[in-house]
Amino acid sequence: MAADGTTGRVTRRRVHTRANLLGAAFSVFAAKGFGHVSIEEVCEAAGYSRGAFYSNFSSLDELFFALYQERADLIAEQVSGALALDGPDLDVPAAVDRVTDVLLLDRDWLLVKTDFLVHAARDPEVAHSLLEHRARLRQAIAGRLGRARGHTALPAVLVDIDDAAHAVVAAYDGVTTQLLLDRDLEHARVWLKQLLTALLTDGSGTPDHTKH
Amino acid sequence: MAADGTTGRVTRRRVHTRANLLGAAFSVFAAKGFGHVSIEEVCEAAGYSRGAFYSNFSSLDELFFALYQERADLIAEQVSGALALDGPDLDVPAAVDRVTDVLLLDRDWLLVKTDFLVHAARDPEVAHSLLEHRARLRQAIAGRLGRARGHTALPAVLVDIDDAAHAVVAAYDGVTTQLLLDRDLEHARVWLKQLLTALLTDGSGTPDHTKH
DNA sequence: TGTACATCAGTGAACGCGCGTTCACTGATGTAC
DNA sequence: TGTACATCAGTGAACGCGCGTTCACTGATGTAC
Repeated sequence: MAADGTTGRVTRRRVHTRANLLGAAFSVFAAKGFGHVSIEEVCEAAGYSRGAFYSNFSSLDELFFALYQERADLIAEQVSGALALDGPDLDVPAAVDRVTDVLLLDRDWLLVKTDFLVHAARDPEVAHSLLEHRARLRQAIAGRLGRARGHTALPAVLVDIDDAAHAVVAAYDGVTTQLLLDRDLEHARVWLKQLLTALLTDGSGTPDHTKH
Repeated sequence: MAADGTTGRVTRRRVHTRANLLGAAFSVFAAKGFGHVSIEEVCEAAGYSRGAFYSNFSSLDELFFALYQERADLIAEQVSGALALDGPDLDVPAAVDRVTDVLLLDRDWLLVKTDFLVHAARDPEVAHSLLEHRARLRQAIAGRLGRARGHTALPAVLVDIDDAAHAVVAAYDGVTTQLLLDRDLEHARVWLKQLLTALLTDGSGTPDHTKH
């Protein structure tokens, strides 16, 4: 919205340029880390002059924030999609598999996401929006778990569904850290599935398909 | 070791300056993030001229690496200490409490550690040394768990002791992420204890002291 | 559809600052006797 | 212990580059008739 309350005209050219800048920035951030990237580099990667940057963003921070929001929304949708695939009842192992594949799809995203975490950790406003994104994810998970009661037995210390959803996110974060260091995507997938299974089942019911 | 094979003399003054620079750097890194800190700022915080910096380090990266090693060793010792306190047999809830308190002691350390992760994720050599530090931690944990067999029943999907140690570290990383965002240290402690309990017990034996 | 006009989006040169890096110098520290 | 000397550690000025930021300009885009 512009200052006069109208939706200030947005030309196609502008939309296109903005998308190009965001796309280029994603690659550059992933490759070098947000802290080591200059406006100049983003512009060069996108094929624009620096003036174009200032015509679309007022700072690198602002671009980074927009970039994160865009991609985080995408992921949130994909996770919701992966959770919605089952019928009325939840097949925990199958859902775990699908969600894991979505979450650990792209190392570049993990890099950028972690850069953003480090950034948010020092700015309460940014942290707030990141926390909201995480809350949305958790709600999607908790909602799905709720529809599966009776079919899955959560372990005694995680009977609360919100706690269980929290645990899923914590496991994701933990595995992300390991994956960023060892770059072993396949191992990370197996490992995340195993962790989620340990957290979401009571460790007695399900046949042990994760044994190796 | 100097080039001639001797342990080049290290004066007290030098040791002192180096320690001051590292200490000041820790504060500045924690406050602003590694990516937004200049050599100039570290020197100013430590009360030295830039020349002093170059006399002790060849780059900010090198200083950051030294800083991380120093602090990480400290933490590793503290964790080992916390694990060694029990008698010959392991009291899981008590050990979980002690380790949690050590790991979540200092937000500044979590910030710097996460900066270092982001840094290591883009440099295989740095990543390697970080992975080694994590492996040391895991071994300490696995060793302790090993001496408790029979007394604790691990859940079916985490019967392997190394897997269980991995899970402990992953839970720590996951809770760290959340804590960096919400700054709720007390909640993080409770939550990490709950997670570790869920991961290290079979969810049937222990009386539920984490209920709220 | 075509033309004339107004506004917009991106250009690229210019300015200047912050800071990385170097280096001749000097006071501090350690050694030899 | 004291003194003379050698080496070292940190100083601070100087240089220059990279890059953030601004701005007058121009070609592109959209609008009115």
